[in-house]
Amino acid sequence: MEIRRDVFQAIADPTRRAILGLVALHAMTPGAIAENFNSSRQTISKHIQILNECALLTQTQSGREIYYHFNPGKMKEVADWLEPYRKLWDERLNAMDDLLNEMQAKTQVQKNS
Amino acid sequence: MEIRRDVFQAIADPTRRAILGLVALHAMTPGAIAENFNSSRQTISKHIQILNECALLTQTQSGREIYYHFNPGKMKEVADWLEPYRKLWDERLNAMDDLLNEMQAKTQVQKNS
DNA sequence: TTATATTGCAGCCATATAACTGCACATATA
DNA sequence: TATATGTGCAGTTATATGGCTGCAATATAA
Repeated sequence: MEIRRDVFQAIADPTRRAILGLVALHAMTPGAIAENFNSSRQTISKHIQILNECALLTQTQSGREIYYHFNPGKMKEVADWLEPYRKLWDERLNAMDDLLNEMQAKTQVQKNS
Repeated sequence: MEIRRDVFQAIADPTRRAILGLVALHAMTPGAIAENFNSSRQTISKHIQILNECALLTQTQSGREIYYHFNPGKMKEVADWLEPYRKLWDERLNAMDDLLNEMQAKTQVQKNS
C-alpha cells in the first residue's frame, strides 16, 4: 500500500461525499460544516483537509474564519473517467446500437439470400 | 470505521479501476485478468471478488473457468451521484447561467433607473 | 488413474484509515 | 488586557486494506 490522495480515494468516504454536497451549495467554514454531522469537529476538519489536498475544495480566509469552496473542475475528473463507460448503460445509445445491429442483420440476410 | 462494500469504495483502488477497464471490453477469466498486472494472481482475485460483491462484475461459469462480466448498471450509480454537480462545470450550462444573470442584471438596471 | 490447470479461501503482515482527545495559535469580543 | 471563538495539528487507538503464501477443490488433459 502507498499513500494515495486522489479524487477517487477522496469520494470513497460517505462523510466526505456529504461534505461535498453541502459545500457545493455555498462556501462554508469548518465549524458550520461540522454542525451537520455527529462526528467531532476535528474529525470533520480532517475530512475537509483530505478534500482540500486533492483539490476538490479550495479555501479563502476571512479573519479567523476559513471558507471552503467546492471545485467543480476536479470533480469533472471523475466524470471524464466515467465517460467511456456511459455508452454501456445509456438507453438512448443502446437503442442506437440495436438499430445498427438490426441494419447489419438485414444486410447479412441479403448477403445470405 | 465499518465495513463498506459500495461502488465508491470499489473504484477507489487504481488496480480495480484497471480491472474494470479490461473487463468492460470483454468478459475475462481471473487468470487472464491477472496476467495484466504485476501482483499475484490471488491478490488480483481478491480485487475481482470485491468488484463482484458490489455487483460491478457478474460471473458465468464454463467448466472450471469463470468469466467475469462488466455490469454497466452499477457503474451508472456513480454517474447518477455525479449528475447534480455536472452543471457546476459544464461550460454550455455555465454559458446559459451567464446569459440568465445578464438578463437579470439588465432588469435590475431598469428597476434602478 | 495420474498429473496439470483454474480458481477460491484462509491466514499472515505492514500500513492506511477514521475516529477520538488534548493542545497551540490566531483573531474577535468584553 | 483578559476571555471567548475558530481553526489546525499532534498523538493515540481500533479496524480496514492490500499485499503475500499455502492449500484445498474441481475440471481438464495425459
